[in-house]
Amino acid sequence: MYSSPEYREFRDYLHANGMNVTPERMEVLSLVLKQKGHFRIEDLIRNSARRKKSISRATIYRSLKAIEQAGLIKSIRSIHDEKIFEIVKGHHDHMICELCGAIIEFYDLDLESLQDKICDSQDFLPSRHVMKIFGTCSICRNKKD
Amino acid sequence: MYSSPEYREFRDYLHANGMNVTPERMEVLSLVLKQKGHFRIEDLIRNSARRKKSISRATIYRSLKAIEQAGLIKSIRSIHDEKIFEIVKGHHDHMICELCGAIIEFYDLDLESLQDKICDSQDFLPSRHVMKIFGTCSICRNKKD
DNA sequence: AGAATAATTGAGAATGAATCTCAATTATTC
DNA sequence: GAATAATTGAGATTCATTCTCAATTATTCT
Ligand SMILES: [Mn+2]
Ligand SMILES: [Mn+2]
Ligand SMILES: [Zn+2]
Ligand SMILES: [Zn+2]
Repeated sequence: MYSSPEYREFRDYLHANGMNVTPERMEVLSLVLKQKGHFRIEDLIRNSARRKKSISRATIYRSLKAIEQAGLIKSIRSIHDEKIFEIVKGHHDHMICELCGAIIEFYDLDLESLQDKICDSQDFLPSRHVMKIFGTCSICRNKKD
Repeated sequence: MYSSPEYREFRDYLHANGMNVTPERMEVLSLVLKQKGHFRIEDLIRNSARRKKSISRATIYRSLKAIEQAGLIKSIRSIHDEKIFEIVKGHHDHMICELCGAIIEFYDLDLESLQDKICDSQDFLPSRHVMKIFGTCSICRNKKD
């Protein structure tokens, strides 16, 4: 149980920060890894609630924060300014459809290096970035006919 | 009074949306235009409170939303995930220093057109975007010596 | 103008996400 | 296995934002 690289990484993070590896923390990570795509905290809480031994809201919040700090998930905001999480895979950016709410992930190397170049020109040392393009997705565009 | 282009634009928006031009709404816009750089709603509420006729919290929230929808201001999130507003000048993006919180505005035409190109390749019709680069600003970099 | 109608405001209540408190539980150290 | 430290859960609390609704103000109609 709990042997995939994500669990190992999380354990490492916990150890490195003098925190204990507890069943609750591992269980929250497990709930997270079961999610597909983007998810809300409430989803996790609901999923946890319908289990034999449910985990408290407070602990889910606390564990999620640790998992985020461990770099395994990150948060973005939906069109409705709702906080949603996603599992950190490779870095990517987002297109968000204002009509249907769809989130399209993309990664463009030219874009990434152009950003570095811009930062360089301002003597700014970048560590990470967030880029969201809002608009209308291909599906919604075609619906409008 | 209330004759600069921003007020005119706001009046137009209100008319176009069947909303009345009220002293309160104009006063909130006036408070907004007095702000320099980025500001929080609480700043406006505090500023309004220390006036002869103060405007209620509810009305400030409601008017701000209208001003935002009129396209005169927009909201971003600080490093601490605080909601802050800024007056919409020309479009620009942000570098945000993780050490001192400084917000550096920039605009890069190559970046903008590259984004359009990427959207095009996905058949996505962009309307606006948000791009924030986090990292260390030039001042903080030099302090570290 | 003046009545009738519609929109707006303000004060406080309500909501909802996120955090905090602290006693009880569980893990770690000695 | 006692002593100590960390964690958890339940509910209270906080804080931003929204809502409610009676009172006020603006707009429309005759
Ligand atoms: Mn994503
Ligand atoms: Mn700005
Ligand atoms: Zn869509
Ligand atoms: Zn700085």
